[in-house]
Amino acid sequence: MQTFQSLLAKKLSDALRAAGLPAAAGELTPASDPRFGDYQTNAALVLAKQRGENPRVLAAKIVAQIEAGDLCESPAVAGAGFINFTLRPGAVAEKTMELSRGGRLGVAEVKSSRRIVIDFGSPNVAKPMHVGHIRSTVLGDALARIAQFLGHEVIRDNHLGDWGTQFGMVIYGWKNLLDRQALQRNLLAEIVRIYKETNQQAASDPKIREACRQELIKLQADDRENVDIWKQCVAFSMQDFERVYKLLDVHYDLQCGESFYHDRLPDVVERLLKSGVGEISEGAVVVFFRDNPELADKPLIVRKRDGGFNYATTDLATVDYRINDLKADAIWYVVGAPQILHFRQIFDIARREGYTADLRHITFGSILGEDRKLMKTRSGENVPLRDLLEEACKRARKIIEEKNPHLSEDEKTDIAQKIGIGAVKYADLSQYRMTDYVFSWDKMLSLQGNTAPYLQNAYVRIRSIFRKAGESAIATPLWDVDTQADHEETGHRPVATTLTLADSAEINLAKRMCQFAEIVPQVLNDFRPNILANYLFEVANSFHTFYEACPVLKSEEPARSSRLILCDLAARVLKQGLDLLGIKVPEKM
RNA sequence: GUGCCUGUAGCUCAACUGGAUAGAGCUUCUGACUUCGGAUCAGAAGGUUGGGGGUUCGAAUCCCUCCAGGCACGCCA
Repeated sequence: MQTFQSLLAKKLSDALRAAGLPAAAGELTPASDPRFGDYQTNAALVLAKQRGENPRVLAAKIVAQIEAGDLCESPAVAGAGFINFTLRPGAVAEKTMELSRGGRLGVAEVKSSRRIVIDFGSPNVAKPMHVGHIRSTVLGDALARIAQFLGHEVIRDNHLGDWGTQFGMVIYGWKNLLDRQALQRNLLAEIVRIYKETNQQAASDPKIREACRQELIKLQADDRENVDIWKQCVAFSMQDFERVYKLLDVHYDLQCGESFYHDRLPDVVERLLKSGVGEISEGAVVVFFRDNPELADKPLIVRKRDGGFNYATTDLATVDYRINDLKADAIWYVVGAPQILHFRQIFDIARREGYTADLRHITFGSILGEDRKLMKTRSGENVPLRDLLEEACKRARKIIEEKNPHLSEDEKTDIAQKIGIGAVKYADLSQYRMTDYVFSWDKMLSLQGNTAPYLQNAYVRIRSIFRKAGESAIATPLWDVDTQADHEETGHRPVATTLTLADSAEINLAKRMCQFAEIVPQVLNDFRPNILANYLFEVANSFHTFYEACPVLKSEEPARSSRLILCDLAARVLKQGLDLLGIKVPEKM
C-alpha cells in the first residue's frame, strides 16, 4: 500500500519532469504546521537556488503541472516558495478504509530483506542486571521488533560477558570465601558477594591479585575444578537473567557469550599476522590504523604480551562468526557510547579483512542518578533491574487498586505488569537515545502525561466502547480471516463500508492513522524508536480529542458506523505500535 | 594534551537531519463531569536553542572559536 507521502512524492516528481526540471529535486515531507496543510515540499526553493531564479515563480510553474486532484485540494504556493498540499477528506476516508481492511495497517515490507544480527543486552555473568542494562535491552528489543515487522530476518544475540578477568576473582572467592548456606538461599547474591569481597581484597593485596590471576590461567587451561565452578556461576546467572527477560518479555535467538568464541581466538590473531593487518609490537600483537587519521595514534591490542587475548580479539571472532556462519548482511551493536572508539577499530579491521556487511554501533547515553552523576557499573550501589521492575509493577498495582478495585486479583496482577513494565520501557524509548537518562522513580513510574499508561488508557477506552457496542450486537466483520484472528478479542465489528468524515476531530484522527505507515520505516533511518513513541502519543491525543468531540455509540448512522471504524483502527494502531516498542496493552485498567 | 558526545521553557524531553512564527508533557492559572472509563479534554502563561562570529533566500541543525558537563585514548571488559 502506498502512503500519502509516497503518492504525493510521485505526483511531484511527475510535475517537475513535466516542467522540464530535475525530477528528484527537494523533499516532500509532512507539513511543519497544520496551517500549511498536510504535506509540503521545498523543491522550488532548492531549484531556485541552483538556477538563480525566483523561488515563488518557479513554485507557481511547478504547481501548474501538478495533477493530484484525486488526493488533495489544489496545491498552494506559500512563504518563500513552499508548495503546500492539503488532503481531500474523501481521499483520507478512502485511504483509511483501505488501512482498516488490511492486516499491516498500511506498512509495506522492505523490497530487499536483509539478515540482521542484533547484539543487545549483554549482561555480565556473576553480576546482577541493574538499571544500566535497561537501555541496551529495551532499545535492542524494540529495534528487533521493528526490523522484523518491516520484513527483515532478525537474529537476536545476547553477547553475554561470561568469560574474562572477573572469573579469576570469582573462582578465588568461591574457593576461599564461599558461604554454602548463603548460596542455597540466594545463588546469585552470594556469587556477587564473593566477587565484590575478592575485588576489594585484591585491590589492596597484591598476593591475592596474583592468586586470582592464577585461577584465571587455570580456568583458561581447562582446569577441571575451575571450569566446573565457572559453569555453575554461568548457570546461576542465567537463571537470574531469564527471570528479568520474562518480566520484560524479551527473547533471544542466540546467546553466544564471550566464552563461545574462546577457541577461535588464536586463529583470529594468526590470520591478522599473516595478512599483515596485525604486527608484533613490544611483545604484543597489535593492529595499527596508519591510514585512518582518526585512529592513527590509537592502536588496538589483540594479543597481550603474556599471550592472553582480550575482548577486542573476542569481538573480531564474533564478527567472523556472524558473517561467515550466520550469513549476516548487517550487524547492529546496541552498546553504550563509551565503546565508540573500540567499535571504530573493530569495524576498520573488518573492512580491511574484506568484510562488506553493514556494521553499526548504535550508541545511547548514560544512566545518571538524581545528582546527575554517572551510575557506575562496577562498585557502588546499583539498583538491581529486577527490583526496579517489580517496584514498577507494585506501584502500578497500587494505582489500579484505587481506580478499579472491583477487578479480580488475576486481572490486577496482569494489568499491573503491563502498565508497570510498559511505563519503564516507554520512559526509555520515548526519548532520543543519545541524551543521558536521569533515573527517577517518579519520572519512570508516573502514570500521567507522555507515558505508556496514557497510551494504554486510550486503547482501553476504545475497547470499552466495543464491549458496550457488543450489547447492541454489531456484527458481520468486513475484515478478512487473518486480520480477524489477529484481532479476535475485539469481537464486534462495525458494518459500514465507507467512512463519512465530517467533524475536524474525525478527519484529524484519520489522517493521523494514515501516517503510521510513514513513521514506522523511519525509525530505522537512525535507529530512533522515540519517533514512533512520539507518534503514538499523538495518536492517543487525537483519539482523546475525537472522543470528547464525537459521540460514537449515541450518534446516528452513518456517523456511528464510521466512528466505530475509526475507533477500531485507532485501537489497532496503538496496539501494533506499542507492540513494536515491546509494550503490551491491557483490555481494562 | 588529543578525539568523540551532550548543552533547547522553572523541570523532563521533541523538532521528520538546512525550512515557514522552535513544539509537547510535568508544574502554575482558567474553564468542561446525572461521562460511550476525568488515568480525559479546551484554553492561558512560560524561549537571546550555553556565549560569540561565519556560511545563505532560510540555522537548534553546517563551519570556526570560546564556556560548561560527560566519555574515551596499548596490554580491563
